[in-house]
Amino acid sequence: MEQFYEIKKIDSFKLKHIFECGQCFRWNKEADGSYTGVFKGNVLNVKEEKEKIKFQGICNCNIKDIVEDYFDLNTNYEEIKTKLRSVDDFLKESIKFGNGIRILNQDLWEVLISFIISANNNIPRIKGIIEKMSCRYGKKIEYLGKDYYTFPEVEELSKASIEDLRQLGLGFRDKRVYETTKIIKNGEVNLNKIKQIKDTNKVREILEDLPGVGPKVADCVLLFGLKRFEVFPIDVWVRRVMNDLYIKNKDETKVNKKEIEELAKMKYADLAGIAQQYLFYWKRETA
DNA sequence: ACCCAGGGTCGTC
DNA sequence: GACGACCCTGGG
Repeated sequence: MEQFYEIKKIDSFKLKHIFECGQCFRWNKEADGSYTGVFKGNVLNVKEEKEKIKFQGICNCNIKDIVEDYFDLNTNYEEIKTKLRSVDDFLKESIKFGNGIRILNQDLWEVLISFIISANNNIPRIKGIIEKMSCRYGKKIEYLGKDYYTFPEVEELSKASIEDLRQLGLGFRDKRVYETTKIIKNGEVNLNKIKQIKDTNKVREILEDLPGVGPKVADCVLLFGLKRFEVFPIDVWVRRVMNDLYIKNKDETKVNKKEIEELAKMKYADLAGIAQQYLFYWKRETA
């Protein structure tokens, strides 16, 4: 059954910023400027109006609870931005540019597989692969005459062979997704249990043991799947922006990762992950 | 047509 | 610890 919900418009909530800052892959823009996405078994359309943000869709429980949780409405982003703006003028500028960014409360399993797929890949292709994977192995949900597909559960995805995955366009990541799925399915790694582990470094170690999960993917899983805001994923864009702003090496590919890590920790502290999102979005959109 | 880069990871030296 | 290889696709 279709449900509706709306909230008053707030400064730290802009659809473009939230869905195009690189944290998620399953939201698409509609002709009217609204976005439709599938997450945690729900199909949702979100529209920004003059004074309101309107949510509507097919939800598996109360839409208000789902929206509050997924969009993290109980986290005070004004407070976070105030802290980060005081770091330096670069952060100030990037926050001005992406002031509506929020870190979503995504499904850990989906984040894990999505970011394994992201390795040495580009965003349009990543989105395409995840969409095909969902069509093939997820559950169908009909909404306003269109078919949507949930991201496959562990059980569903484990039905895919390496060859099946290759057919979907995963390329050399087929084996990585296959092996990691197997490890999660047989319980060797329990995603619900790692949520309970407080020590972020301990969790990172466990994640990095999974095929296809290196330092970058592990950090993205920590930030986007486990909301560890102190984690600072370093990809080509972040390396680029950190070099441009602070390090100023002639060859950005030669910049020492440790140097970036220490810089981020020193400047952004426990909000490094959120700072990373403002910087990533700023650099990518203005490149 | 051709080349290159893309939210890196892995195996090898 | 430093390379190079790696599927595939969109953009120059």
